Amino acid sequence: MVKPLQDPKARPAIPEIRSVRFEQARTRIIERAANLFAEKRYDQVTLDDLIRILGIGKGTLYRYFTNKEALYSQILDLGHEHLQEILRGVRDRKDIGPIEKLQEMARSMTRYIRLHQDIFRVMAIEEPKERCLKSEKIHLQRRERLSMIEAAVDQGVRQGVFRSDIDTWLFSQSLVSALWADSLFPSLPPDPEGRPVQRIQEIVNLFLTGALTPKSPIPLSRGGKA
Amino acid sequence: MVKPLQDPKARPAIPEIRSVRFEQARTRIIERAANLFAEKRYDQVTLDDLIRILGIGKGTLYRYFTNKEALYSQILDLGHEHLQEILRGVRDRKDIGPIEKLQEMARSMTRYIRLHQDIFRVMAIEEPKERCLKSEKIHLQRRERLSMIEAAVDQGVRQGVFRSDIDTWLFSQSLVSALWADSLFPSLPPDPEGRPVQRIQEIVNLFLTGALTPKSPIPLSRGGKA
Amino acid sequence: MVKPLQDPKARPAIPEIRSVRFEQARTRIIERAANLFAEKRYDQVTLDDLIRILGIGKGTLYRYFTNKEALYSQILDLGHEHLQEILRGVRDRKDIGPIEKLQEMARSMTRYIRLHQDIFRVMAIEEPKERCLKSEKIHLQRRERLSMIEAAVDQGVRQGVFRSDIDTWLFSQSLVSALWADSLFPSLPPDPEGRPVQRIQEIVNLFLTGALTPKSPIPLSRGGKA
Amino acid sequence: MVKPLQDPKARPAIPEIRSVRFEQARTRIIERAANLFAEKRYDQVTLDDLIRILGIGKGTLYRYFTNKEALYSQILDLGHEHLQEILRGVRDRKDIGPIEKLQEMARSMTRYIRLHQDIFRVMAIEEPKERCLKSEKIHLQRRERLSMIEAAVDQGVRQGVFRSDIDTWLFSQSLVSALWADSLFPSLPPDPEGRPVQRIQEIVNLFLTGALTPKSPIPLSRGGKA
DNA sequence: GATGAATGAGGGTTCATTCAT
DNA sequence: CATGAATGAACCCTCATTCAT
Repeated sequence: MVKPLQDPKARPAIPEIRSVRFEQARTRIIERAANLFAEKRYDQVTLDDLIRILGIGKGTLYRYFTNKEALYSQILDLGHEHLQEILRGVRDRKDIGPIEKLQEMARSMTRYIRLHQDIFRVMAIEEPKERCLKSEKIHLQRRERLSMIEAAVDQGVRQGVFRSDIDTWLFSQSLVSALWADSLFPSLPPDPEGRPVQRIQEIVNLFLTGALTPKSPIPLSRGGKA
Repeated sequence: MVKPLQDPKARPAIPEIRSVRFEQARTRIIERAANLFAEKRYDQVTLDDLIRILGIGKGTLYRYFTNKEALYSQILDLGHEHLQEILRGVRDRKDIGPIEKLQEMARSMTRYIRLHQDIFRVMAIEEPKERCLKSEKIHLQRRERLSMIEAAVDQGVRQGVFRSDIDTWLFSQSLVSALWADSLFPSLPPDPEGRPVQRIQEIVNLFLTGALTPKSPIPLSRGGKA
Repeated sequence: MVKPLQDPKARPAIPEIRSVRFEQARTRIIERAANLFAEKRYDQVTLDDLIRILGIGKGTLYRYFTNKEALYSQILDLGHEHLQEILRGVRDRKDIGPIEKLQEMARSMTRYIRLHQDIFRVMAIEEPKERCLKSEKIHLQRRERLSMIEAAVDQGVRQGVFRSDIDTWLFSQSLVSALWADSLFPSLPPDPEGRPVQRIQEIVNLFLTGALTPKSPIPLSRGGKA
Repeated sequence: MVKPLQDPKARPAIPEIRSVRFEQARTRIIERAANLFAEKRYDQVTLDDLIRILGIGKGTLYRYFTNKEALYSQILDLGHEHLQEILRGVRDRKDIGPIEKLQEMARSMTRYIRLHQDIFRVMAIEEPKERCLKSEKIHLQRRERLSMIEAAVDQGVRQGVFRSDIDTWLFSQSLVSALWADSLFPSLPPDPEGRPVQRIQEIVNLFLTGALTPKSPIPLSRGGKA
């Protein structure tokens, strides 16, 4: 990930440099390919489309990926790995409380998504697939990420900041879905100009404080845990 | 598209009846086809797969749909139309308030989704696609449905039941996303046995009352509308 | 092999008829394909070449053979099966002695080869391949056929018609190779006009009586078995 | 093609020496390449296979051969040239009679084949190909070699050692085919341990004296020349 | 001179679509 | 009206060939 600004002496250098170059080229391809896969169906993206926007030969693509399918699947892996890294970083911070963690997770996650919208979009396309073959893997990755959020919520519950009757998993999933939706469907009619950060803030607040006014009646049933 | 609620008098009944049978067969095909499209990619579902589970000949399929693409797209239309109908029904009810409307919308929507999981899944797959050709149509349908929810929220805001500083669109979208996620990813680790209705209730409550305990500090910023 | 002139009543007929038609079409394809594979290398024969001389669509070819490779390999199988059948028939005859058997084997084998030169040619191309994967099978088939000849020679040795010091396997192999060569390389300069049957006769005689004149000196060593 | 038996005086030695090295490397490549082409089909041998067993770079290969096809075709040429040289040497010997010549031809030919089995094998694969482009050349080369044998047989006939009613061409072709077969299919079941020279001897004897015992009846017809 | 990354023409294969039965 | 054999356009992928290093 971090390009190790290669020290020109010291190492035998060449294989290392090549490997870094290789990895960079690979990542570049994945990200550009995501552009296409985000807006067209897998079968509607031809290899010719890909190499056209990549500016490389067809054969070259096969030096980086065993086939079209593999390239596609790497998009998901790249997206997962980065999100995971981001979330794990926030989860493990000791300097902030659970509320701030959730807010920070929402912010940093959304920031990454904004930068790599297409990767995210491809993930959203693939996740609803039923469990078959590797879609199993996709579901696992999803859970892995969600458990990062859940960890923060759990902490909040233990500290008495969050109500103890909430289903932490359901909460985490709902929050992520809401953020997800906000990033995926940006051209919302009521909010044409961009106040993206405020919107994230607003979503998180919604989950923290709800939509009712103080005078409102408490909704009839409280689930079943109360 | 619109099933012509057959007028029992006037016309020579036979073609009409035939047309109803035709429509029924069509719908059956769409629903069964959704089974496949929900778990495999469009290109991974072959016509041979389809006719196998449908128990009809390849040529027959072409009597009902102009091509594979059309069949696929009808899944989305069918799903949208039914959801829309359900939501519109609740929206127009005069006998219940906004809170109950939201709860009812959530319940009836989810009930439909549970019965037709695959159609819903296909919709979830297609929605994130960027604007290209008919994906524009998909987005419009999405907005149409969301505006049903938003109408209820708006009503709540006008009646002072909901805080006036919430973004009604954002609220609606987030709520639907959360419900959506709960239905799409059913095998959640913390909830192996099925308490589906309670979970929906819980999600709605979350959106209404938030996750904070009374003693919790109010989160730092309140968006920007406050 | 034998087309069972289908009895029009009795059976449910249809699958049987279809199967026969299918088999006929298959065989036709194999034989025509052999035309090309006999004169061009495997890689020089394109599917387009094949369908052009076959007069069928590319997809149709794949209803009969799983791929190009399979089609090619079926040429060998067809050739082997027919030769085998022919040779087995002669071997099992009780009405003629070993000499006549050899002569008849040579004749009938060569007759078949003349009719299906190309299949035979393809076999000649594939047989010299070293043992790898299925070339193992080819070698086995070769041995199977040769053992048909050897059976006749063995019989001759047991009856005292052939010298007991000859290596029957070597004899069989040499005879077949000679016949093979005569059929494969027909346009020999010294024999432009066609006296094919006489030539076979002549080859067999050569193997039976040798080339020496009576007065000739017996060659130095007699192998090592004497 | 012809290794320029370098004239030691005259020219500036260096390019000449280089040329010899070049020729040696070339020959080494041809022989090793034959290893692969003998057991796999032309299209199944990739350039990557070749350079791997050759231990050279892909570009280097192209310094020695204009393309893959040329390399392949050189295998045949190399084999032919050497066989031809060997046979011509024996044919022109004045110190031995026709019987000894045949025996010597068989021996020396087989010895070469044993050392370069793969080249021989490739020749056997290519020879059956019908006349197309350069396969015409292959056939010519075959005839050239066979005519070496025929020369010895002719001599024998003229000297009264061989029967005058044999077809010398047929005889030569059959003999070579038999020897060829013995070398190509070495793992014969009845002869697991190696008595290669004796087997050659035996084949030649078979052609000289036939397989019949003295008491055996003369076969029915004698071809048509008798 | 040697190398192997990049290339893209070419070919095998699939599969949606048609249409004769 | 239903069927599924035949079709060929379209596409993925391989691999011989080139050429900058």
